[in-house]
Amino acid sequence: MTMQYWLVKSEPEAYAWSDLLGDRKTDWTGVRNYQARIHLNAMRKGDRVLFYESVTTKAVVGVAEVTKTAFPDKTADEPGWVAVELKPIAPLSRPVTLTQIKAEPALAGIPLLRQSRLSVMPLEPAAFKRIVALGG
DNA sequence: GCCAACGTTGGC
DNA sequence: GCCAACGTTGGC
Repeated sequence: MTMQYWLVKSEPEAYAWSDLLGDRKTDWTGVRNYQARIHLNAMRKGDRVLFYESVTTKAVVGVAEVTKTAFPDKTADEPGWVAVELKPIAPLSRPVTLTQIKAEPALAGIPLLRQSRLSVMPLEPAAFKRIVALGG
């Protein structure tokens, strides 16, 4: 399968991009939403993942990579929830803010804008590349 | 199966 | 701090 593109959200107070840089890799645990879980299960090794910091930062701040496909989330009380492993590839030179994303006609349809509460979402290759370009 | 109540997320 | 959006829960 060709490479797929994703975006994950995190409140930086809970887990920031800087934490991922410090950890070198992390288990992306804590997802408790069925739609987000479908996306986690669809991730493949090598897929690219934009890291969006919500609430305080409100910007895409880095690019990560899927290093392990879905496995049981040890932090879950009930079976069925899954995590993946992510590692950082590179920060964006300039964070791409939510304001910038909203201002881009080519990005008008992305789930980040349409489904504000979804924490794991797919991105079309063009949308992913556009955001990375804005951050370069 | 419907829907009101409630809890959480996340932008402003 | 407020509130809109929206997912979940539980009574009927």
